[in-house]
Amino acid sequence: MEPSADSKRATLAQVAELAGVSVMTASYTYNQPDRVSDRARSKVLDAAARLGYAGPDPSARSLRRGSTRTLGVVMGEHLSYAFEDPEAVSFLAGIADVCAERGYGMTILPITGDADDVPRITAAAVDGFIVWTTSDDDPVLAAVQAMKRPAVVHGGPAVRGMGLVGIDNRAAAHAVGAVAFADARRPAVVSFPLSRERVSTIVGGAGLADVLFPVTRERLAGYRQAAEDAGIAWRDVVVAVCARNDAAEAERVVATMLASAEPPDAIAAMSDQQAAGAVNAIRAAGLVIPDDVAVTGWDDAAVAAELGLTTVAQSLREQGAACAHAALGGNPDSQTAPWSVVRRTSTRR
Amino acid sequence: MEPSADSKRATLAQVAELAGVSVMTASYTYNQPDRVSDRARSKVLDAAARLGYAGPDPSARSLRRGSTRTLGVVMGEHLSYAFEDPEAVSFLAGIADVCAERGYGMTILPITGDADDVPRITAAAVDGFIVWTTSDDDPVLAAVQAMKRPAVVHGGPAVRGMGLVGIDNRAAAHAVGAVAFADARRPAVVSFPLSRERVSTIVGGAGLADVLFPVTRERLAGYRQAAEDAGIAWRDVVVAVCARNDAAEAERVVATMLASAEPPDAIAAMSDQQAAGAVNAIRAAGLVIPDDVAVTGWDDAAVAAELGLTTVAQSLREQGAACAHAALGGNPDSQTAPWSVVRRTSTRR
DNA sequence: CTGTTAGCGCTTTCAT
DNA sequence: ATGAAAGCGCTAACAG
Repeated sequence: MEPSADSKRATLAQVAELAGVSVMTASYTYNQPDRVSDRARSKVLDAAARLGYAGPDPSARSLRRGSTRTLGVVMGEHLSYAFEDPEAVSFLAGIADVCAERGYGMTILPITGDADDVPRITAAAVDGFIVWTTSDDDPVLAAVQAMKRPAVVHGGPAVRGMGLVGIDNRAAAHAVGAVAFADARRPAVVSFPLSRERVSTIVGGAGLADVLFPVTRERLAGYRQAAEDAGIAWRDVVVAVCARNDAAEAERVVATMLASAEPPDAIAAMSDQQAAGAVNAIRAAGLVIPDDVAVTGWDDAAVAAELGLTTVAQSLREQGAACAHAALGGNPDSQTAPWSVVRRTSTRR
Repeated sequence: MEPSADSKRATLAQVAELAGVSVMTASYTYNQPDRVSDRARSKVLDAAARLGYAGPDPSARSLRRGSTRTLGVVMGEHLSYAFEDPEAVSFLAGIADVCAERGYGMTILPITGDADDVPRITAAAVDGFIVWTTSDDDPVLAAVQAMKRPAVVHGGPAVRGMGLVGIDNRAAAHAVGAVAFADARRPAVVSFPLSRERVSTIVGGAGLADVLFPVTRERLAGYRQAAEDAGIAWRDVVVAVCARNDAAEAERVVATMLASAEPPDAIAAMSDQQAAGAVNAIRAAGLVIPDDVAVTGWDDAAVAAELGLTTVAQSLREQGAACAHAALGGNPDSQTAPWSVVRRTSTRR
């Protein structure tokens, strides 16, 4: 076996010695090649090849430079679940675009909801943090804040010293709710969970106690306004809180609502996945969209176009990119992203 | 403003000094709390709180310990594209499961296809690497190998000194191809790209020159066997190579094939997304599945069940987890994962 | 239970 | 163009 196949990593000092130059010349060869003579450079690269030296040790370099060239992304309770959420996935893609362009790595920080989340944040070797939408009381926020690095929250909550990127959820919900609830007498809402406990329930609007996820809270407030604009009291609006953001649970819960004594004739959901589940349940019940029941989604995902869903369009990908820029320390660190209501055939207007 | 709001990070030495103890006592407080008296510990934590000290610096710790507690995931050419591929996403979720469980971070390494990919690998502060399926000639493989850390490739190619996790693609393709091509006279294949150039073409099986992606190569070999078992020469099998793994491109290419003089009567695809595109094209052409054209997919994604697609089931999630274990240095580092053919209504048998 | 010493591998600073 | 010295912040190893 040649020396290059040696299974231990060599150090810069060893390379320098074998090349017959000082450590600094070896270092310059990697960091400022122009500053080194051709002869010296090739001697160094030669020695490196012989020793199987792959370049300066990343940890040592980070320590010395005070920067890791890596961004940390904190992904709410269940990381594996985050990857199943198409919204979250395009958000990640937006971050990835910026990281790739700037030569940065991107560390995903798995948050489990357990006590060991905080140490994991604390132990993350990153230059900045991006926190995916979470609840007001998430201990992870304080942990990130304590790291004293550039940090942004997507969606919410707003935290002192951290940026905030997202849309005006209340305004968007009000707008799409107005379309969803047009000519409706019994509007209903299919909601994301209210707190990190993620319990499913069906309640009247008045029964909603503390909504700890700011995004959910704002959207509910917008839907409430829309309902009241349509002359319906919030306490008369049925809100179905789903533990997960998927079509299956939404389909079940909507089927239940449709089988009740006072079935809804308009349903505003919080994602296109949920809306798709609602569509399935409505069709299964032999009802017609939008005549019997109007439906709206959120995000304008592929499924929304396929099903003709009226929905709220926003670019999670661009918001991801904005977060990355903020976490890199550039840019004004907070920004409100654009949104629009896309009208299709699932609503009466 | 209190001192805790000070925007610069304090050091362990400063904490120790303020607490009136040695640096090591402070260090133990974070790393081996049991070894420290209650009094000393609380003095340290007190001082830390006052200085806004969030815990030992991750880079310094990594350097000293020689370990970063982070796994690197190398995601082929387009990272943003990787997140759009549901297969890749469940694979990531599997890695995430293991990382969360073991308290590890997970660094996604954005590979762009440019020359700066190698330096980015080289600069990654990780304890082990997981490489998502790539081509035989990908320079990233040598870069990872040079890092001399535990490494696994998912899918392929096999690399000396690195583990390999995946299914027997040839056998699986042979098996599902047998079902797809049953009673067919003009079988066709919808394929992934052949090389990292990702060019789209339609050729006879004999026209396939160098297939550089081992997974694609193996699947083509399996389909070939299946065709030949059915008495059809490989050169008579039309292979449509798609640049991207999505329904849209597959739909276009299948529409083209169906409009040709000798339209296929059986189509074996390489993903359920592609198969879904094929289904759309077939229906749009007014043909019946499986009577006029049989179709098979791959992966048993949600869409496969929805469309009644015969497909190959495998758990990318479990394979992701297996890769993570291997990259953590545990386990035998190579393993062949299970698969099965799921028969539904898109095929004649 | 606490402290001292040494040094992880590298790059910044300041010569030459 | 090259080099010597210093030290980034921390913890393993070894006393006391």
